Amino acid sequence: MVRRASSLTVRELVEQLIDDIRAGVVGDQEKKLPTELSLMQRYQVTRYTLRQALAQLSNLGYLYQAQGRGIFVRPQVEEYGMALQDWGGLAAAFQRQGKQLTTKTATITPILAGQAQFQPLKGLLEPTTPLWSVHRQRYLDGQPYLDERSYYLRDFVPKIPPEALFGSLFKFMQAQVPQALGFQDKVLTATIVTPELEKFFQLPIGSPVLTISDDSYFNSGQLIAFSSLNCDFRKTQLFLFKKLS
Amino acid sequence: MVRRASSLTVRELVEQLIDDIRAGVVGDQEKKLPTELSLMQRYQVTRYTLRQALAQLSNLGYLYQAQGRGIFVRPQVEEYGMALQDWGGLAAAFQRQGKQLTTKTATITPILAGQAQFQPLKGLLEPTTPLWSVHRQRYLDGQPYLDERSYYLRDFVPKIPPEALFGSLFKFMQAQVPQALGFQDKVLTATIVTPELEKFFQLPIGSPVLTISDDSYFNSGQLIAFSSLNCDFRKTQLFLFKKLS
DNA sequence: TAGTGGTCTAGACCACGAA
DNA sequence: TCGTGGTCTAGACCACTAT
Repeated sequence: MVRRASSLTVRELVEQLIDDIRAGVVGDQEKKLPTELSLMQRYQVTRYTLRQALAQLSNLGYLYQAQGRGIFVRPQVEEYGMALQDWGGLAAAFQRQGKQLTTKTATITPILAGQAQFQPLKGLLEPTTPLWSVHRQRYLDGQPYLDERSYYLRDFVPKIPPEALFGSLFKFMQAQVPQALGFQDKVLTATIVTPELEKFFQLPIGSPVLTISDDSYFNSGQLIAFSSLNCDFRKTQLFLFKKLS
Repeated sequence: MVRRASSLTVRELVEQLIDDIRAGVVGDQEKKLPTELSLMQRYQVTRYTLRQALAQLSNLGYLYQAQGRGIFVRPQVEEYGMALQDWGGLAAAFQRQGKQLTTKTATITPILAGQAQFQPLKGLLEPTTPLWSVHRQRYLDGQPYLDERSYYLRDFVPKIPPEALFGSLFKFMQAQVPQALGFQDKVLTATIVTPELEKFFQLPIGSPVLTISDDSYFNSGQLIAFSSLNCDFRKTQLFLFKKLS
């Protein structure tokens, strides 16, 4: 018989580890963490569970494990940065850095896919597919930072309350949507400001804009939303951590 | 006693699966793969090994697993695209798409860190650290595509043969370097063309450039190289797949 | 040689989706 | 309800690092 010996799941352990690392509860000054064995005992989990959690943290760039040497915490690069692999909404990510992302302008309109300004990255929608068209302009510490256009499939997201527009739409989706969120495809490109964005960002004509397009899917593989985020290039750095296998 | 029941390691299984999926050997027309149980039997591996491999493929965006439904192959977006999580070598990635990345100009010079045009993303080097300064201009199907400046720490990469400059420096490193490669930090930004790049890309003044900066580390945590890749924004899309759970 | 992380085996229960 | 993937247990051997 298999007993659940620990009270911690992988997900909980990840949260706990992040907190403990931040608080300096585990790890010494040289940013070295205890060995796997110690951590297993400390958190009362099996090696499998521990290593699942460490792998997640490692993929987020929080730490790395070196065979024969130990586990090391990695310094974070911050300053106007977004970690592409980090999860949750943008606002939460910036809040961890002591910055505030606020939405000052937000509109929502029901439209049909044929009227949308762009299509999903993969595949085309029937022109009659009902969508919510959401446009938000967001400010970082009071400065224009992000212009976001997203389209949600009304068939799967019947209602978006206006309050949600000024908070984290991601969290709203996570909580209110009938199925579990699955994954996103993202495409990053550099583009040239449109007259509209030129005004918003107060950029000269022809300036760059960093664009993040993404399609969001349910776990079932059903497309649920697609969006385009245009960022002020002077303020945007996108971080990524990659294992070299 | 634990026996190695299978001849396949996770890494081999990943390669095998990619090949078999491409060749259509596994999976039906609807792009559905057999169940985990079938795959375990087919490749003679345990569930653990199989799932490690599937997780890797899933993180690369090749497939996704839906609880209760099965395993599905995902269509790849291509066309001037680079998968940020994929490339062990750009040239190989493009080759899979039938495109050819060639290096036409390459120079290598020994310098000291104080003379470098930029520093690593994380931390500063002593100005007297000996480096190799490498500059390459690369063409995609004959068109200017990429301007690359990289710096390698001479203490750890004593020699870079000129031939290597025209092939995959990544593969050279992987093969010739004394320690195992570990991970990379990447930062993506949009910038404005410098006069030099303006000429290379034949872009108007003030045009955007998509810049990928990265630091490469040994598994030991030792920095080994840092570089900056400037891409023609008209031809560059960077793909990323992100799980949402 | 001891200690660390990396990999693998074998089996169990859990949760979701489709029939 | 049954089959699927998701999670967890418990233990073994392998490979790299430091001593």
